[in-house]
Amino acid sequence: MARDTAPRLLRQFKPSPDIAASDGKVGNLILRSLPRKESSLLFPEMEFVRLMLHQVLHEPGEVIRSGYFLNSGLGSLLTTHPDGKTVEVGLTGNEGFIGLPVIFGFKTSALRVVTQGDGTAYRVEIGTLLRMLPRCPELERQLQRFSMLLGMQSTQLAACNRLHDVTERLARWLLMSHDRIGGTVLPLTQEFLAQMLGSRRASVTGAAGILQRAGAIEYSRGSVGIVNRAKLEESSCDCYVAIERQKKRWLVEAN
Amino acid sequence: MARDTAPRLLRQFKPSPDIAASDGKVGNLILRSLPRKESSLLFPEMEFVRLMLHQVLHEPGEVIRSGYFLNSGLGSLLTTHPDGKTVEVGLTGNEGFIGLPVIFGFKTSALRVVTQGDGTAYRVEIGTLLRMLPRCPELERQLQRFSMLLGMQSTQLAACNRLHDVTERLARWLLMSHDRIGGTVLPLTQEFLAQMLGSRRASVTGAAGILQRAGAIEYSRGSVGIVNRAKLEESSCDCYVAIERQKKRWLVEAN
DNA sequence: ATACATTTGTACGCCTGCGTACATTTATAT
DNA sequence: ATATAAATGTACGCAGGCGTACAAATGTAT
Repeated sequence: MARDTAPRLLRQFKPSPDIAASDGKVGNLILRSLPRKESSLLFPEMEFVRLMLHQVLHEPGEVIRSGYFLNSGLGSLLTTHPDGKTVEVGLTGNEGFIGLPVIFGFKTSALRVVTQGDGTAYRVEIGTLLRMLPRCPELERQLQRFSMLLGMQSTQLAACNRLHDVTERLARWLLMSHDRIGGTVLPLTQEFLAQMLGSRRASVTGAAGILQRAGAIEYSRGSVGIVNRAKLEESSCDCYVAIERQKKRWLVEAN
Repeated sequence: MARDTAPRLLRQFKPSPDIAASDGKVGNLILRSLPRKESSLLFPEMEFVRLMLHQVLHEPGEVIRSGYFLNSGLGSLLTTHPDGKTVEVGLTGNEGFIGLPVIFGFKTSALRVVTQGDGTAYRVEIGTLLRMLPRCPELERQLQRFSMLLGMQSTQLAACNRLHDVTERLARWLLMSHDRIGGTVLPLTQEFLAQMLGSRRASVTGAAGILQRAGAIEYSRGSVGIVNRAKLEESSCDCYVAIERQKKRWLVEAN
């Protein structure tokens, strides 16, 4: 099976605290939106951590010990299958939180969560978070709203997986990632993309070739450069804009 | 396009109240689990309604005016596309609630919600529900938990749509529906199923033929009989059990 | 009873993506 | 510098599903 070599990509690391790194800049949008009352309660309890490429934050079936507010980089939510196949069913960057099930009283993760691109996050132990929540109503509301947004996203991805071909989905994926990762060069192997898209690595090669010939991206061993976002949007299915549109609409409604 | 005739199936009806019908039996599991305190607040504000086949409860982009606690029958959550294609991205029966976005402060639906099979529900106006929620903490918790379960379901469907063929998905769909509809005969046309599965009607014909020859179902003009559930489970992909397993696990954890 | 609409069966050519395999290129370690 | 590992390009046959079309069967209305 083509996926036999794949799992090596997804190594398990322990995020390590970085004492000197918390240089005052909070990238996470949920944290930034909190009233001073709540953030002053919260921040002393959190740990600033550096996340590396392909770190596994949560594993399906395992107890969720920490939650993560991403400042930069992104996290992919994946379903896993016995034969090693994976499919990305959700994606979040600094707009969200990783560890949602605990907010609703559940203890284990249903999905694998993998980081993509180096980044930083505020990590919080679940016990601590649950103790804080009753005193942080705005945080709770934000987390709940985000869970709905993420749910909407995955319904759109469900449809996307059904209706659109590899090239369209690859373009959509690159757009979503580009939005969440600073810079125009994304560190990506085709094997990794295949795991995100739930396709063969060889199919990704083909799709990447099409996007490259269209002048949208530039591919070279382990990194993708976005050279023309407009063309990338042309090559993508509507799912990208559908998600963005709905997100905006709801965020307006909620105020 | 093959779907040109399809929308006729999804007629818009207004659910009509049925005064004499509320014969004391509450089928909805969320409502049944509520403490007397909350249900006595809630029930006077709700209306018992009869739902007919293929009623459209919510339409994407439209303001959600009423929420529904299903007692029987089921509701399908569908993404819609400009060309008329639809894909089911969620499914709920008497275990859930229809109208989740409003719980989190959003006003419009992102999805089309269609009933399948005759059934009944308790309908509540959104304004009323939102006024009740602060006084019904258990209801709020239940609704939030259900939204997470539904989210998990749609992530599984996202993967399912990517990895499994029509026959497996049809079998999965029938199992999920069978769980939620009383009786072994489901009123279904192949055209309707095609809209659920996001496939051609002709593909459904083929898949239904396979399941029929396997002795799992019996198909005849507009209705499917489940004649052998075990065989149906054999023909289905793991997604059915994956969803059920995770649901059970989480429900245990949450107590 | 007859006409009409709906539902189902079936067929055709086509294209995408799968599983698999192997060669080639590029980076990394010794 | 050389060996090893990782990443990419490419090829092959094959299966599933698509779009489309039309005929047959089965309800429903007049």
